[in-house]
Amino acid sequence: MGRRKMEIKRIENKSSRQVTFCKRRNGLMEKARQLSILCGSSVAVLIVSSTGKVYSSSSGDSMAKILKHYEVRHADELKTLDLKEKTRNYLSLKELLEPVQGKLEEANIDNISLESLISLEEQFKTALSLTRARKTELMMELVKTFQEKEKLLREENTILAGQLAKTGKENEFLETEGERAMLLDYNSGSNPPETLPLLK
Amino acid sequence: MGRRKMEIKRIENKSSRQVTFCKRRNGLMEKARQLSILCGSSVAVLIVSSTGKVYSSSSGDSMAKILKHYEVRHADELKTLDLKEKTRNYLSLKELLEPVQGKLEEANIDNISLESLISLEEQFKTALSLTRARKTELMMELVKTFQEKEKLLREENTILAGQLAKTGKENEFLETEGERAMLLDYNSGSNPPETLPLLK
DNA sequence: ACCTATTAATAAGC
DNA sequence: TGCTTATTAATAGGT
Repeated sequence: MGRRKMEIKRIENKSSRQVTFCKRRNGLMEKARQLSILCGSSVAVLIVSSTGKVYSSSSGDSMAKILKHYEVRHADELKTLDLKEKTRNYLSLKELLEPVQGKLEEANIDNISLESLISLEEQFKTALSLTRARKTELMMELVKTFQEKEKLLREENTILAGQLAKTGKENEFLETEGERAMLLDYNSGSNPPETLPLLK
Repeated sequence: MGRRKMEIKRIENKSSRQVTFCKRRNGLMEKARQLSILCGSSVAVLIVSSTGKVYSSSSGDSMAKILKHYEVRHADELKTLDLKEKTRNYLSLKELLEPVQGKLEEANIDNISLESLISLEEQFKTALSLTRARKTELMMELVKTFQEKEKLLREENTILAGQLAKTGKENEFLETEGERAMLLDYNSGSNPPETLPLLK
């Protein structure tokens, strides 16, 4: 849809690649917005340019909400990996313990100076403090993730239950009144279903 | 770019909304792929349909990597921890700190014996240790609870979705075949469908 | 799912 | 970066 047909492969010319990036990036986000409005859905677009700059847009719901939705859906596949990765990204236990072992051996020599021992104590205290802080941080993250997951799952649950209840009512009513066409039309306009507080 | 010009506003007709959703969803993802290839960037698209189904695509890098990029860029916005409630449920901080304050004041008197200070240190160490142990214990409990909740919610969710799908099929069938009465009896009884009361 | 009239996106040029 | 326009690409409505 330009002056000539373009193959879909990397644009080698830097400046025209930059121009195309800008145009298509805007185009993509606009398309996302339209999809969201037309179909009542939520759309998030995340773009990382080749230079590392991050562009994002979200429509329908907030970015955070959409991301959480995704994470919940892929919890089994991704979140586990993510957590593992997080652990892995830091030092391995062995790497962490090596210097400690060294220190301990050194310290085991009886005739070590008092000064050194005081310093050693401080170092250990610092290490312990850091470790504890990181532990707490990770646990808090975990708890927060779970809280958000739970919220989303409950929301989805409520929506499903509401739809189910509505469908049931519809059938019943149709049977008695025989005015199916009318109500089906009314119902198909997707006003948010009344929620049934199935779970509290 | 269709048979007629379309306003960008919610499509009220359910089935054409569904068709448009499907077409434009695919279109959006294809555009994302093209942008990624043409310009050497990474693009992630996340779509949550109005019924809660999640569609996603990523090009260039993996979804996890792109999400991480975004999260790093927005670390500030996404960080809001709330552990305050948990503290509130137990003893107030004031109540907890009073004896500590007492001890400290006592300790502040300069001419306190070395023996007492050593004992005091031990007491604080014990208290600290107990506090930490309890903290960890509570957090682990919390995580476990959440894991169980999540499992139950997922199960119920799956069941609801299944029922909804089933009901949808039945309706379609009824509509086409005009054999409503027979099946409606099965369907319309106000007793809730075979939901399992997984959560109370 | 496929078809095609029609609109929308955009490549090139400035 | 922004505007213009020839041209291609996406898609709405119909089958």
